[in-house]
Amino acid sequence: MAIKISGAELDIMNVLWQSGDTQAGLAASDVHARLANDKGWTSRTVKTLLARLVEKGALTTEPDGRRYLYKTAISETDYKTKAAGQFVDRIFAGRAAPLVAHLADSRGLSEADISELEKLLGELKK
Amino acid sequence: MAIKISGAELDIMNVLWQSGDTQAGLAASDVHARLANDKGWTSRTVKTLLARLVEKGALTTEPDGRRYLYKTAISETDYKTKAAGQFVDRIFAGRAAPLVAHLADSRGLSEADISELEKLLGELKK
DNA sequence: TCTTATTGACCACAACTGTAGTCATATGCA
DNA sequence: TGCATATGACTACAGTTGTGGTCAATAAGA
Repeated sequence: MAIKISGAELDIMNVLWQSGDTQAGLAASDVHARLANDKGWTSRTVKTLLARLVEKGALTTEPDGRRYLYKTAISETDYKTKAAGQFVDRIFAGRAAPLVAHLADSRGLSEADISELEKLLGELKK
Repeated sequence: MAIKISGAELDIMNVLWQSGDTQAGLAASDVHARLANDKGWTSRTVKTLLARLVEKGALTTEPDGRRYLYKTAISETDYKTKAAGQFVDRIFAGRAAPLVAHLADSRGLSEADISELEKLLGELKK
């Protein structure tokens, strides 16, 4: 039921989620261009990943002349919320605090993170 | 360099980490017994996973008569810290706060979690 | 002592992943 | 108008993962 998105596929999804303002969707070449720096993928690799995501139902396509425009079919928030839940269940037995403690330990939290967390806790306590 | 531990393998590691008090290590049958409820695995599945973990260097074995006793070779804290870091990098672009917000949103944090997080934040601010 | 259960070694196998190649078609520039 | 290029469809292929079977040796109980 929950769509499984693998690591490489998630990189693709992130590109599409982040360009959500582009209402029309992105072509495969656009996605490829935005990933060209970080990942060394060829355009074919990108296309394979796009095809797999369409097959899984994570993306939809819309013909645009000779090519497709890809748009996300699942919500970023939904997906990430579920992923976060599964992750803490798996690694930290469902407890959020140890997760944050580990993060704080290994990399330090930014000022912004800390104040954001404080605000969040304030709201949760209400 | 970092040892990759898959989902099912992690379940095995958790058993061994949690019984860390048992200095001698656990036999395959012990591990199987402790997972029998949650997972429906056969003993062979457990043994395959143990063998893979040994091969990867995540576990060490010690002969105990006709069988092996398995012990963890990597630290739970190290592993989980790295895993948490990779996870937030991948899903939340390295930011802890959105992660916690998502968790809070989807499942609610326990009282214990909240107060633990508060304490943690207090320390971080010093 | 003979049988049965346990254990490790080795093997199987399909689905998923990362990473791409080939091919035919469509298309835009020279 | 013809050729280089972009694009989608299909194919490939090895490594990982989940899940478990076979087999031979051995240990332990009847």
